[in-house]
Amino acid sequence: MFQFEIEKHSKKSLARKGIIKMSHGEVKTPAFLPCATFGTVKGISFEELKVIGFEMILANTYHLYLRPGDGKIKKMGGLNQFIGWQKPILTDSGGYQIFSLGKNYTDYQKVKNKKKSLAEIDSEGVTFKSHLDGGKHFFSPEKIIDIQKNLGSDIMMVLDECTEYPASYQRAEQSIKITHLWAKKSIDYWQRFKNPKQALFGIVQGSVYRDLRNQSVDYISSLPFDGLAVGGVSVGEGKIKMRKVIRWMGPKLPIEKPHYLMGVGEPEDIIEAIKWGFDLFDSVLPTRLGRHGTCWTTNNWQNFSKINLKSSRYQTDKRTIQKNCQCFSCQKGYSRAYLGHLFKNKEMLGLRLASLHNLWIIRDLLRRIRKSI
RNA sequence: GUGCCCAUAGUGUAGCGGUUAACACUAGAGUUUGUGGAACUCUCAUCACGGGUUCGAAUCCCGUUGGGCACC
Repeated sequence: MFQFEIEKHSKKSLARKGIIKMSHGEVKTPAFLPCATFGTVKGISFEELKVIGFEMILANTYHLYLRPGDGKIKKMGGLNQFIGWQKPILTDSGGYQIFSLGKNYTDYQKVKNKKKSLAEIDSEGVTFKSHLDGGKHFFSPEKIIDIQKNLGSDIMMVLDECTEYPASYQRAEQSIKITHLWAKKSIDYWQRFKNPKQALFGIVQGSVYRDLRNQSVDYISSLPFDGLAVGGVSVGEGKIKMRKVIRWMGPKLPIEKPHYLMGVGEPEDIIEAIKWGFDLFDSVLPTRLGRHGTCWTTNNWQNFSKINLKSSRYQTDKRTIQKNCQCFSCQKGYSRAYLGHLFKNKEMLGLRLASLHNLWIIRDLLRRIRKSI
């Protein structure tokens, strides 16, 4: 089951608020999905996520396939049962891992001048060398769908190639060809072996080249996906180029389908993207920044800044992270000084409190934006 | 009291006559966007003090101070 209803369009921009109805429940959009790559949002319980108000999370096909294995998860009754989260789940395909493992590869090459890749791509799919044990695994677009069927996620993502940055025009062009070929194979396979409980999203690539992005969005939109994602952003291209891609793509996405901007988590970027019609976001940023002692603060919910709790300037600062914040940390009154102390000693509580704060800020931001549409 | 050894960044060490004194941890300032609690970048030393030898001294010599060990 998958239905997307738009409740209201903004008069000032392309922003809209809506609701996605899926097998495991409803998600009000625009929405942010915390990353539970391994089936857990690092350090945060699902109870806490529910209290904060998240309605959907993201998990990763590649990682869960390697460990514990999608077969075992299926035996445990599916991913929701296995991890104890009854609300909707979106599973990322593993396309990003082609990119991130490939990036390690180029760095490695620079240093060692050796050819040794963890991911090799051809038209059939991608051969991964497991980062865990070195074992070889072949993923085709079809196999990625099978794995996600075993996981039982509400939204599945197609296998794509997330183009690294910087990429030459030729490289980006070659990259969308593979992505388009895999998209076609994915949707054909899905239509033959469909599971009505799940939905499938396509992914647009094209790096920072407008005509490639246009080609890609036209092609991916022509296929009968349940939703459209824009990928290949927030990979190092910088805010200015990323915003260009957002502005180019927003107006071209089919209006009746959900629009998902992959990997974007900076509050200002989310605000901007919503104005251009995006409905879904995910990012590791709230928890990754939190784990490193960085927290978002804001006065007006338009501009955001980051404070580094580890900084010596907060050593005797009695203030909470942010005034008037209702998160677990601020509401409880934990001082910046104490949080900084926790971080310097690598205490788990610090990682948790900062992560909870950042998650709260993002959730609150989305709630406020939705209200204003 | 006598003999021997030691003194280099906050800590632990490298450097054995030759350009900007190296490394690890700590500390300080950053980077982090479809997750490695990861990684990376940058910053921090008048080489215990005073003299001498030398074109050139952390390095060799003398003295002072402060440690350590052995002997009386």
